Amino acid sequence: MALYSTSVEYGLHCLLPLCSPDVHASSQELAEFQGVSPAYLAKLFTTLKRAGLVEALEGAGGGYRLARAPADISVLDVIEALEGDKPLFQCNEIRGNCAVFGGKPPGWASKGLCSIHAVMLEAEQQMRTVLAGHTLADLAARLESKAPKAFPREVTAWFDARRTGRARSAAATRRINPGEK
Amino acid sequence: MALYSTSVEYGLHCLLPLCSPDVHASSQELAEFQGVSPAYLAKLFTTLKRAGLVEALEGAGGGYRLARAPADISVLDVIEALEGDKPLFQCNEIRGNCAVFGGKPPGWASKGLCSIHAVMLEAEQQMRTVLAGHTLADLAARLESKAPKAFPREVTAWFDARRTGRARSAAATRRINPGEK
DNA sequence: TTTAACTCGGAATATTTTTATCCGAGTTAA
DNA sequence: TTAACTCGGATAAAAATATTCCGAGTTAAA
Repeated sequence: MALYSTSVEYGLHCLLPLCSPDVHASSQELAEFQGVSPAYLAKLFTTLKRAGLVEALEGAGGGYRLARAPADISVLDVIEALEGDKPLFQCNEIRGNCAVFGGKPPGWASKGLCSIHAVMLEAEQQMRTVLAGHTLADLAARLESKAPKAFPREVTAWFDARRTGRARSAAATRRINPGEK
Repeated sequence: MALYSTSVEYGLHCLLPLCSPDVHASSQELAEFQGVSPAYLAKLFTTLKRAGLVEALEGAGGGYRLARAPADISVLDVIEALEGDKPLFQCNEIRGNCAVFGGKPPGWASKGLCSIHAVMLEAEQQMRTVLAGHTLADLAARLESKAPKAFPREVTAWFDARRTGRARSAAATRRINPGEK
């Protein structure tokens, strides 16, 4: 459907709320905030942690926070963490298979870069330059400049309510129906 | 494994021999020449034909030839024909899901382009510019400049031998073992 | 101090996409 | 007229992706 899978979209969107200083949130909270599958996002954050982009705080009230400053995490970093540094094109050295060589390609045939591969590498380089040139801080700033002044406060309020709301309803459940799983 | 599948690699390599003027070859021949799966390549050429890049000559001794001059077929044309004009990134407008909107995103949230999408489009544009800037004629010329002077003749000879060889062995088979399929 | 819920983490599953294969319909050259 | 060779689409295996689920450990609260 697209060259980059939805993991990238989910990951980038859900990293944005973590760009405010001293913010941490669980993958569950982030998924609800952005309206994506919580179980899937949990898996993605596992990957992001392994790649060193986020740090995990365990236990109740824990969650994830950025491992580096938002200005030090590029869009390309996130993509490579989630998709695994895929090249645009993989060259299988087909040029050496040419039937006129009879299984033993001469030196000139495998010398240097395959012409097709070279074009692809050039295109990939251009693409990566753009992706490496934008950081999470840029994205967060652009979002904030679009939104009304009150928006950041509303976001903070949502996360706060989400946490206390859970605690409250959990307590209620416990009171009413102690054995329920 | 890579963003562009092997179809692109197969397709580009197998279109190169068709760049010489007045050349046509069957998908079977091209596959043998480049050492790739014949049945799969046949399917790819069906796609290339539907996209208008090649023309088919049916019947015995038929095959494919380029529908346009090699200088008028860009690498991007081939990619889009085989991969179907996939965007680098598909935006599912996740920004509108944000929980603080409660299902009804305000105007500012969906106005203009999603910031993440914008970065991706910029990267894609750079990539496409490079891919659109190289044509089959360029690739063929670069290959020819690398190869010894005799190479084009050897290629022609291989295709000729391949055809007469087939006819000969088919005739021999017919003489020796008439009922064999 | 005890409890209980909440967190991450990885294993297991379902679905889609890619890759590869096969055989039939039609055409051409002999 | 024949017979082989061509394309073309329908079919099948393999891989990658998207999604879900449950267990181990930690933390905050009771």
